[in-house]
Amino acid sequence: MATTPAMAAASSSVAQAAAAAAAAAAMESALSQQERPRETLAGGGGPKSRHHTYSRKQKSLGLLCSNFVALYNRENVDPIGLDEAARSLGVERRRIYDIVNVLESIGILLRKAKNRYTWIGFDGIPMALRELKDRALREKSGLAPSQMDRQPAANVSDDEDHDKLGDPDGDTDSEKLSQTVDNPSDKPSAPQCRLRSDHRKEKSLGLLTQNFVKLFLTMEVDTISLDEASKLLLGEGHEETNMRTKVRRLYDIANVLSSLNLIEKVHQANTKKPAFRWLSEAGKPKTETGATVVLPSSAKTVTNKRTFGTDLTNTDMNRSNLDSTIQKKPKLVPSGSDILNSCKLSVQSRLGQGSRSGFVYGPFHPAGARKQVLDGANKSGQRERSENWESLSASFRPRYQNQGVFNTS
DNA sequence: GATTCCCGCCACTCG
DNA sequence: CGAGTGGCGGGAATC
Repeated sequence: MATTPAMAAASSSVAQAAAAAAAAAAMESALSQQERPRETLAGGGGPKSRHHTYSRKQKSLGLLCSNFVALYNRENVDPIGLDEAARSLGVERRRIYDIVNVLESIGILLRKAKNRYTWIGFDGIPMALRELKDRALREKSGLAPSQMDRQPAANVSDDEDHDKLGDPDGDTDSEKLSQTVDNPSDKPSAPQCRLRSDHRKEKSLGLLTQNFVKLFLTMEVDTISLDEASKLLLGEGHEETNMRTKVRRLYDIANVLSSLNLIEKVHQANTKKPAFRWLSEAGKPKTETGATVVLPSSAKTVTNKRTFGTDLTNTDMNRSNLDSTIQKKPKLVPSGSDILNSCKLSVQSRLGQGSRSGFVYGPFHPAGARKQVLDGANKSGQRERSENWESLSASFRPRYQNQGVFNTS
């Protein structure tokens, strides 16, 4: 009961809350594990009013992401073990995969080996984004077909639906990689870069994240609803089920990107539909660093209603029962290479390899791209944001002003 | 009633 | 073949 339910939300001390959360998470790591088996769900006794303990928000991916960042975003944290992370954050391993996958797709993390990730930090974002945009533009103009613009009613897109078992001799991936499976054409020695495992990869959260981001980077509109996004990414005609699934994933992604302040939920002026808007870039997590994002406390404006990094850790209590047995021993085996890696490597190397992770970009608004004074009013020049990182990575110096998130004692 | 999205089963992959 | 990964979609919490 140490964790008070929401409430912290919307508070001005978003920063500390998150920090505390992370700290708490780390501390009660063990606790959370056993705390779980609580009679969470409707047990049977009474109506359905026992939810005074279970809160969906406390377990959101966004929050988890915030905590994850708070936990690792510091000087040098080196290898991040999934088990360790899961334990520290008090969640199941499965959830860590979700976080890690999207973080990796935007350059914050780098997968080293099985169970092993390296923290790159927020300064890995600009580059990752630039690369993404390049690729996006490249495939948009000529070369890569990118069926993003035409939709032959049939299904030429992402999902291959039925060919699950019909696989002709195991070499099915010809042109089905509609969405371009990450692959920066610049690979001197790399024969065939895709394996049959591409199927899976095609639908991976990571790839989806990148494609989702590409949408923002290339498109002229600045807000996209998940619904539209899913259509664009999928190609028009579709089984409704496919769409639904896609959208579910997009929600997941949007939540973590939101927690990183890369995007923000808004409500489209005309249609009241909720949508997401790209914020400059390299946002900083909503965690500590009160210096940067100074939300006018109450000011919530019409934009997002959810705020991450506010509540405490997402630990314990499931809504159902079942406890996960998280206690496998990692093997730590050096893994082979993989296309994705090579890409990341380039990013990394370009970063100067070191990539001091302690940086936190300010709410920078290089060209007045974004001012976060009054959310409601701002919305002015964000049209040329597309070129931001360019200059940003070149001239913009990330101001380091992160006074020890919260120090682990 | 609609939207958001957590949970965890279980198919794939990889070592 | 077992362990690590992670797609996927049911269905509950929220809006």
